[in-house]
This record gives sequence, C-alpha cells and structure tokens, in this order.
Amino acid sequence: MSIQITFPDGASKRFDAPITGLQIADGISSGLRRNAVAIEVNGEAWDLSREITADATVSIITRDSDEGLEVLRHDAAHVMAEAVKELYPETQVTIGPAIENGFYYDFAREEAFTPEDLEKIEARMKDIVKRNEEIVREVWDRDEAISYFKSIGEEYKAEIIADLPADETITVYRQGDFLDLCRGPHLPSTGILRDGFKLTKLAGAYWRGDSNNAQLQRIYGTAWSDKKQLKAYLRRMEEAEKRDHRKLGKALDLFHLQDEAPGSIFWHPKGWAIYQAVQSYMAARQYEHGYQEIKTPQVVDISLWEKSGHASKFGDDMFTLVNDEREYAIKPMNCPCHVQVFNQGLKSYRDLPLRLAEFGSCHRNEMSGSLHGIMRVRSFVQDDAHIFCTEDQIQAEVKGFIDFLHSVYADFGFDEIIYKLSTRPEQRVGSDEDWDRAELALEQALNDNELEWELQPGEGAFYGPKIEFSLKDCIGRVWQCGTMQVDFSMPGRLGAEYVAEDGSKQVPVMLHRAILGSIERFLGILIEQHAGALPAWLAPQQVMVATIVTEANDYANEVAQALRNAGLRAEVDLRNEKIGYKVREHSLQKIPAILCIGKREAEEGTVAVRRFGSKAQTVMTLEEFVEQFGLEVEEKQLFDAGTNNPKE
RNA sequence: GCCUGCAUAGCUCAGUAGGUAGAGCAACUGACUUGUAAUCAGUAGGUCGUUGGUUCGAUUCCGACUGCAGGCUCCA
Repeated sequence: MSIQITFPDGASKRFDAPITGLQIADGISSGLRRNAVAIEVNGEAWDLSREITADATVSIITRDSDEGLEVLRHDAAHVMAEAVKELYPETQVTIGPAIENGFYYDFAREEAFTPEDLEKIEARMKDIVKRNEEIVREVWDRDEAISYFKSIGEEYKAEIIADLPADETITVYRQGDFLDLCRGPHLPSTGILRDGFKLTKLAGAYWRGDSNNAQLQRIYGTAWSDKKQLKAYLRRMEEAEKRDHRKLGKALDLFHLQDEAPGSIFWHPKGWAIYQAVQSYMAARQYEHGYQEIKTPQVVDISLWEKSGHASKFGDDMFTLVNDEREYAIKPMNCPCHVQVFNQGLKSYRDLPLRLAEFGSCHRNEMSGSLHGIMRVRSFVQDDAHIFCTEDQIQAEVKGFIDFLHSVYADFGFDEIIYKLSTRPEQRVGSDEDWDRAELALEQALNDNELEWELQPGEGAFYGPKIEFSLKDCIGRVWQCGTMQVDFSMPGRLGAEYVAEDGSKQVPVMLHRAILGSIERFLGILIEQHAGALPAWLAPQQVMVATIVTEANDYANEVAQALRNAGLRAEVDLRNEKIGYKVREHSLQKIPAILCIGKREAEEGTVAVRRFGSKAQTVMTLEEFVEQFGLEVEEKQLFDAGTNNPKE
C-alpha cells in the first residue's frame, strides 16, 4: 500500500506505508536527517520513529527550531530522570517538562540532593547520551500502567495516570531500563540529545503546585541544540546578571537594604533623584489625563478593612497596631481610603468619571521568601488611582487608560509588554452577572486595542477581574507592573453612591488602576532595562563638570551653576586628579554627560563634552550645550549608549 | 511560610585540614596641577552576621536565629 505525504512547500510524494519520519528525513537530505528531532504529522508532533500509515501532511522538526528545542529539552528531562533513578534508585519521579531555555524534573526523595549530586547526575546524563539508548514509544492499558508504576514504587506516576482524562491514550516511553509516562514526542535515541545541556539549580517545589502537598525536589537545567549554543546562553546570562538592579544599586550608590528593615528600602541621594524624577513625571502625566491627586492616612482603624473585606482575606499579611485599646492597620492599599474621599459630600452623575490618584505608601507583611531586591518589598508606593464611573463609561476609561500606559512605558524605553487577563477566582465577592460584565469589558478593551493577551483563569482579585501589564527583568523574569481592575462590589460595600439623572441613588463602578504599579519595582526594572545608564531625563546626575587644572575652578563652578539654573542636575568635580581618572570614575557612574574644563575652555567660555558610551569629545559653547542637552531632557530622548545617537 | 545554598574590611573577593585573618579598589596623609577610562608613596581599617554547643582553644565543626540568593507557594 502506498500513501501520499505532503511537505511544507506543498509538494507531495508517494511512499510505501508504513514509513517513519526518520526515513522521510533521510530521503530528503543527510543534513536534515542529522538535524531532525521529531516530525509534525497533520499538525501533531510525532516521534521520528513512529510509523505513518495513512496520507499525511508532514514537516520535519529540526533541533534548532523552537519546537525542536522543546523536544530536546523534554528529552533532557527524561535523561535526567533516568540518571537520577540509576544513581538514587529510592527516588520517585513525578513530572519533568520543557520550559523556556531548559527543563526541570521534580523528584520525591527523603534525602536532599546536594550541589555535588548535580555534578554526578550531569555526568551520568552524559553517559546515557553516550550509550545512545533507543527511545521506544509504547501504548499501555491504563490499569496496567497504574499497577505497573505502583509495583515499582512510583506512587506519584500512578496518581498522574489515574487522573488523566478517560479518553486519553496512555503512552509510555522506554529508554534502557527506564520507563516514563509521557505524551511525547521524543528523540529516536538518547544520543541525539548531544551535549548542549547543563544542570543549573536545585529548588523545592510543591506536588501539583499546592503548598498543602508534599514538597518535592526540583532540579533545573538548560538545554540547547549544541554545546556552542549552550555556552552562548550561559554567557548571555552572565552578561545579563551584571545588570541586576541590586548590583547596580550598590555600584551606583542608589539605595541599600539592611537587616533591621527587611523589605524596606533606604534610598540614597542618587536613587531618590531617580525616584522623584519618575514620580513627578507621573504626577504631571496624570494631571494631563484628568486625574486629581489626593493623600490619605497611613494608619486606619481595622474596621474599615473589615468592611472592605481585606481584613478577612489578607489579615495575616497586614501590619497592625493596638493603641489605647483600639486596633489599627497600616494601610496595605489605598482603595478603601479613596472611597472615603468619594463619599464626602453628595456626588452627581455629572461628577463622573471621577479620577482620584494617590502616590499611596503601602505596607504589606509579605512572606519572607517572596521578598526580592526592590522588586518585591514590604513598604512601597503605588501610583494608584481609582476611577469612579458609570457602567457605560467603563469601556472608554479602560481604552483611555491603556493608551496612557503605552505612552508612559514608551517614555521609559519599554517596548515589550506582556498582557494578561485574570478572571474570577474561587474566593470572591459580587454576583456572577457582575463578574460576567466586568470580564467582558476588559476583554473587549484588550481586543479593541489589538493586543495579544494571555488568559489567567481564576487569577483575578477577590472583588473583580483585572488586566495585568507586565515587564521583564534582566534575566527574563516577568513582573507585574500596571494593572486595570473593574470592581462592581467594593463601592457598594463601602456605601459609595451618586445621584443619577433620574434622581435615584446609584452605586458607581470603581476602576482600580496603576501604571507603574509599585514605584520601587518599576525602578528596579527600569534600572535593569537601561543597565544603570538611564536616559538623560531620568539620570540622577545629568551632567558632571570636571576640571583639568585648579585654575579652571571658578569657571567650572559658573558652568555648574548655569546648568542648575537651566533646571539640570549638575555636579562639579574640582578634585586634584588627572582628567583621565575623573572621566573613568564618572563614566563608571554612567553619567550621561561629562564636561571637561581646562584652561582653554575657561578662556574661551566653552565646554568639552564627552557623552556616556562614546569616546568622542565635542567642544561647544556653554549656551549651545544647555540648549542641546536641555532639549534632550525635555523631549525625554532615549539615549543609545552604543552608537551615541538618540534612539528612534 | 517551605526547599537548597550563602553570610570574612566601605566595596569585590581570597584564606584558615580548629591555634583570633589577607589582596585589590575605596578612605585618610603627603607629593604631583595634570587634556579624556586608574600618578606615586605612606597610614589606618575586621568581636570573620547574631547566639548556643563540642573543644585546652571556634571565623573554621554542629545546632538555633536573623538576613540574603535561587526556586516553590503567595501577591489586595
């Protein structure tokens, strides 16, 4: 019998059935065969060794494609599990998927793995690759599979199989003496994995992601198509880690943290200068967008948090204090306070939408393990605002907000934003009808803006669904920054009302929103995004005036004063040091512009400008520099350190 | 909170198979007045995170605590 195989370019060819992906690849070219790791058959990824018995459209998956890398990484996980079982037979295997850049496998074992064990495991993995064991796909009967895995002491595997949907085919992959439940696809043999992998870290992880369950030991690894790719990745990571905001915060003297105040930041002059630049920028932008800024109390009676529902859901994470037999909470968020401001006086539908903004200082007693540099802290300031509006106004407000957010992120130099829609959680307040409408409103806004977004079912806040706007840090970790949440319930719980056109009293809808999220977190990401070399408008010190000889001191001071008068953040370095030393130091501090002042400049009334990232020196008059640099600051130009040109 | 690891001078790090520690940079002093990424010489600087234990003796070994790092969980 012959079957028709159609290729990606539309061409097709007849083959004698059955035929395998490996044979097809071999027939096309030896290079393709060498690089093949799997085959896509009618849109489904198959093993190269699986027999194709009917007409099909196929495409060979190669080792350097995204799909191919996923197969390699998944195989690396299996090879690791095999290695672990060989070295530590008492270990139970659970799950081991491919992830971005690599893979992991979760193991259950009494004794903890040590970093030295990782080396042993990695060495054994290399052995298994060298053995080039054939990887064989087998279809098993469900009950047989369950009893087999139980019989060899793999309780977790048995549990996974028992929970698979009834119509799912149970496939088991065999490599050497190691059998693992898996959907596949896998490589034809372990040798094809080659040597582009490395075990990277050891971590704890809960069985099925639930902290009530047993904690397993997770081993992470990274895997690439070959050793060269692996090395390139490791080098990239090493470079990226140099941009870590904690390192730069210290090196650039921006802030520090210390034991006595875990999760709280001591901002130093330069860090605070950035902080203030960001905050005052946001204040101006919000004013422009029709927000009114307010300020609400830090310490508020616990009863308000009970009414809002926060005390019952987040009570453990709130800092509370008792004074004169009265219990207070240090505000963990601003919303209930904003409703109090709304509630003062009688509001009309003509007042809506009412946009109240606050740089709200919040304290949350986050679990110690979740603290992370200045990205996740216990004391932070949100660029928070609440929009009180009618249901009809939601669409326009959400749309307007998304545009606003995009323009802010663009000013800061962020072009990659991750959008997520989080919908109703199990524990929530409000009717299902309200949730339906709120979720729909957000979904529509995302689609109207033609954004690519990811759905996170059950991840919404307890009072409403939300859109999350996330950014990535230097090593690719995703952090939520902006948010837009629709809330139909809190205004009602806290007694907010307005008089409608017909004279009736109505409860407004409340939109919770933030663009930066926590200013602290945003600054952390901002520092990493620019590797500490902030664009001129954000740089804590924008200009450094450095003298070459003492004789130029007076003129240098005049220059610095003129720059300050022009609204620029300028310092002067009169130290008795060589100019090379000063240039080096201020370059390491990533100051956007160094003005070198010698006898010549003092006599001519000029400045010798050296921009960060460039070795070029440009002599111009002080006036010319103020105009040029001032414009760059005013226009919030993003400076490209590599080319010394403003970015598009 | 849980798992694994880490904590030495202001910073970056070395070191002690258990006998109270060292480098570079920074700081300070002096000389040098300098033209675009480190001028030279000298001085000073540490209860080796805190706290128990083992030991004649602990920075080193063991435990607890605190903090940090990487994950997991959580994130109003």
